[in-house]
Amino acid sequence: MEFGDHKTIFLQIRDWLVDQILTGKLVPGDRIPSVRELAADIEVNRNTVMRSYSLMEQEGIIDNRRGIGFFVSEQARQRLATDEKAQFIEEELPKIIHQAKVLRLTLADFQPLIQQLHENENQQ
Amino acid sequence: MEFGDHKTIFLQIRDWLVDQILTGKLVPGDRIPSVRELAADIEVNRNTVMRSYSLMEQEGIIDNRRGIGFFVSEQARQRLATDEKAQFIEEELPKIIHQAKVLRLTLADFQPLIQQLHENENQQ
DNA sequence: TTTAGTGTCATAATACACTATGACACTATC
DNA sequence: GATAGTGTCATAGTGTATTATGACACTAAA
Repeated sequence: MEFGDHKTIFLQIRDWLVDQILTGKLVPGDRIPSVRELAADIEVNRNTVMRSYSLMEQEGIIDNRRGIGFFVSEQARQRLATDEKAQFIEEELPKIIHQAKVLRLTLADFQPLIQQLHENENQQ
Repeated sequence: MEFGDHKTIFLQIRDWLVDQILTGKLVPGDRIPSVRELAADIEVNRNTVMRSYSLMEQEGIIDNRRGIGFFVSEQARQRLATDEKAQFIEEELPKIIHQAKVLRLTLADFQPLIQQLHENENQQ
């Protein structure tokens, strides 16, 4: 896992885990790395990981069992699939459209994306 | 001008001015607001605006004339049109494609963007 | 019951973005 | 020359993300 300097670390950790859930690498019921373990792995402080987990627990995508650890919640994937998509379309897409306009981007520039969209359609 | 909490203020100021240049609201030779004036306008500290201007000067998109102010450089628009586009395609687009994949987004979801791209083509 | 592994909380220290403010050199204009 | 407007630099203070570290309650397993 790599960190960018544009976004705060604890949010990047959250995004990284959300990604694992959305791609199915983590499924409901799976245990995620302990606070200390992940902190050591990615060379970050315990408290920073704890902050990510607290946020995700509050979002209802992971559950905590006292003395044991954190687990992907049952509703996690469906909840994320809905919320993250809505957020993307409402907040990210408008920015992308604006960028496409001012930078005069073409269909050719977006060819890789369009191809991905076609693949998505075929996989339904 | 509004500030988001996701990005640092001095970079948002830079983005806002870059946008004005790319859309032609500011053209080469135009004087941009003085450090003090813009700071007062958007209710931000002088030093923060100064930091944005210093960055943009270093990027070669604005020039300084001692005791007078900052002006949009001659190469600004062309330089931005090239660099910002390259940066978008190399850094932003891959993230968008990845999001489209994990969120299983469809062509319908991206319809507004595709329409914008068609408008761009027709305007060439 | 002991041990090791969990989350959790509290404290202090560091780094950095941002603010507040004053001072100075430069330029144009009256 | 005086004045007002430029950028520029320096200093100090605030807020917050992150680090470092210790301590405690809980749980599972030896």
